[in-house]
Amino acid sequence: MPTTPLRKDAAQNRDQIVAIARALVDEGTPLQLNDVARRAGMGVGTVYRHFATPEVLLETVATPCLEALAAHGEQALADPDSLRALEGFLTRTVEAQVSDASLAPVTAAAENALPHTTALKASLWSTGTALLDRARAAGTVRPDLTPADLVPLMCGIAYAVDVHGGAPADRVDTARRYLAALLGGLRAAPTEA
Amino acid sequence: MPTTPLRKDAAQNRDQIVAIARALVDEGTPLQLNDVARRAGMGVGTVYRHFATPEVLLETVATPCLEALAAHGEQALADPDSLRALEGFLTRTVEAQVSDASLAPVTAAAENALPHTTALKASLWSTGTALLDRARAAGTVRPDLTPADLVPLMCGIAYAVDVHGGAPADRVDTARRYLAALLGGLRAAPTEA
Amino acid sequence: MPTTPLRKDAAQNRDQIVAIARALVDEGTPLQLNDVARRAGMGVGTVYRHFATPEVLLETVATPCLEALAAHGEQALADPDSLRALEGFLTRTVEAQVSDASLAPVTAAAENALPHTTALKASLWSTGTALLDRARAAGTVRPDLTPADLVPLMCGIAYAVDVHGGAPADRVDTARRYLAALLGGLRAAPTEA
Amino acid sequence: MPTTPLRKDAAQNRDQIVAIARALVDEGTPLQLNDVARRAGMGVGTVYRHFATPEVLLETVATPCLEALAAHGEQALADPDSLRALEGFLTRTVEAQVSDASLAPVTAAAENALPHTTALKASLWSTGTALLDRARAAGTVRPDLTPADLVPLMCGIAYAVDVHGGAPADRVDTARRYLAALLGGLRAAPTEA
DNA sequence: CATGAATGAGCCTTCATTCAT
DNA sequence: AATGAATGAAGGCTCATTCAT
Repeated sequence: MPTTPLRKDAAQNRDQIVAIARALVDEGTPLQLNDVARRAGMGVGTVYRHFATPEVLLETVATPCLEALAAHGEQALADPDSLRALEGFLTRTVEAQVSDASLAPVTAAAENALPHTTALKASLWSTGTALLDRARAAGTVRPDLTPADLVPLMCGIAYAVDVHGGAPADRVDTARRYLAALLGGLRAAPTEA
Repeated sequence: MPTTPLRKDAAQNRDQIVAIARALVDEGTPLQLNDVARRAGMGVGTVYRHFATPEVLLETVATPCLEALAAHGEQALADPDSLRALEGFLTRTVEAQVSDASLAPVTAAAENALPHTTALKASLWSTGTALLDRARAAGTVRPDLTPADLVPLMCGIAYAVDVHGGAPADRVDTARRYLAALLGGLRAAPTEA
Repeated sequence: MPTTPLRKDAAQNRDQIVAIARALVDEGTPLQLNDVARRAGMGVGTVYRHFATPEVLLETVATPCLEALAAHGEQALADPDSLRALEGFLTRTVEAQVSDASLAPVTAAAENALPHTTALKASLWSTGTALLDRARAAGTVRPDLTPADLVPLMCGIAYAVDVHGGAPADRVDTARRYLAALLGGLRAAPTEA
Repeated sequence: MPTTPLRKDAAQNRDQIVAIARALVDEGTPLQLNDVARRAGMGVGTVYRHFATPEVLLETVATPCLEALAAHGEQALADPDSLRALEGFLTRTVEAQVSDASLAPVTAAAENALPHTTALKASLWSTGTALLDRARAAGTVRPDLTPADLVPLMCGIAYAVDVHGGAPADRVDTARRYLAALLGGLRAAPTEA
């Protein structure tokens, strides 16, 4: 740990800020540090001290979910069925994106505010790459997709779910349907017989 | 013609406003009426007179492209090959979306500022519905996709292309690749044997 | 008539403008020449040609009522009962003020836009002065009121009615009550016995 | 004290804003927050922080005077002479109105921006009602006036003084004269004999 | 004469960020 | 460390008036 551990009260403040930010993200309110401070009953300065920009705060909010995805990715690599592993990974990814509003902007952003976010995204990227390469080697996925396409396509599906609209409760279903379409193709299998 | 044709000078102003707005859209700058006025060397009031809100201006900018899409859709309905017709329509749609930044927000918006936009979107919707229904009836597309999914999926692909980034010149190629993936499925055709 | 009579169509326009302005005044909408023009289906320039400022238009709207008041004032001077004459005049005045929204601003204004308005107000002023002087000479009104107080007091009553609020239908009644209070005094006659 | 006391510097700013607003009111300039900020040499945001709307600022400016009136009203209720009490209260009220330009708009407004203003106006209202009721019970005021007429009549007198015009120094005298006319009646007391 | 497009000053308001306390 | 007041650029919009057509 290169940084001095926070004083207990500072840590409490930090946690509360993140909790408030999480709540704001969940209700779709844009993250404004002034707003966070007011709801947290703190001065703006305190919030700025902990989170220099809204992006830092947002990435902090997104971190646990990104970590969980990364961890799952690691496990997926152990699955001997390469296609199932890839699909499972992608499924988890889109489910997370449509369930947690903090993910989409963080995932889609070209630049990250936190090194940790960079590391997590790199981990996800390399996991995806490995899963895709394995599946391609097994001949189970089309060859014209590259690792650089995985993130965009997952973000695209999440965005499609947003455009589709509808009840929040249906978002995961819609996302699964869209991913299934992408995986299986819109075209019906010509002659399953 | 229910509306009086504009005076020549007014029409010139109007055209110039639209041209500037088009340029702003192309360079990714958000449309702000004050900004448009400044760049056009006009008073704000002039811009407001012609376009009461940024949405009206944006939809005006998008209109020609939407009209072209709608026109093409009409023709696609005449194609006897229902799958080819649908795919051609979708291809045109995503190509347009990634080539013209005015389309994505207009397409994704739930509310329209111009009745004409509403009509065009309705036309595109019904064309898409007809094409999809025909293809489904022919058994050439998977049955779990509904007309309400077409717009979201096309928007999703366009968004995926944005996330992918890269040179503007490659956007159409990427879009085609993503659409191909969606149409054919990420999974390799199983009957390669 | 020093001015050339208007061409017939111009006169029609003028009349229509005044009619619209009257309607706007009656519904409490502030007189905006642009607004008048739009409602009249004319160009703004036309309205400006006829009425250079909102004040000119407003005074034009108020003119008939002012003329009627002035005419009544002339007759009141013929009444041998000086107190009754004065009270009748004041009554008519406040009734007019609370019934016609164009009067209050014109009456209260220090400057007039139209010479005709100036003349009418002068006429009312001199009538009021004459009536007041007669009544004072008869000892029927308190001596500390001057002619310069009549207009302010009538405007004050009209304003009091505005502040009182309530249904438009009650405005005249309220005005009469307030004038009665002013005329008779808030204090009860000490010993009517 | 439910609210945290302001920091010293903030309190100074606040006071300066109020002082400037007071000066603007006194010179008849409409209160515009940007204008206040410019004159105060502060950022607009500072003014908005302290006074969210011009109404809030205006009511703040008017508050001391309203409080003084309310306090006086309390004392007037103790006067055993019901008529003298009422007249004293009304006299103070109109004197205040014509001396302080912030009062008229606040008094006449149907809605208040500050709860404190609401409370003060309610206090004045109930004091006025009590004084009027007492005087009516004593038979010393005409019975057709209701408590709801007091505010309008006082506002009307203040407005009459405005219409009368003249030197600011004469405003209080004019107001007293008008109130005297209202109290005593324009008509000369008949039984002077 | 009529038209109505153009003007642009002017007002309102928000918000990300800094810094004195 | 915490506070929260201050900042002021930035954007939005309206409307009275002018003047080219």
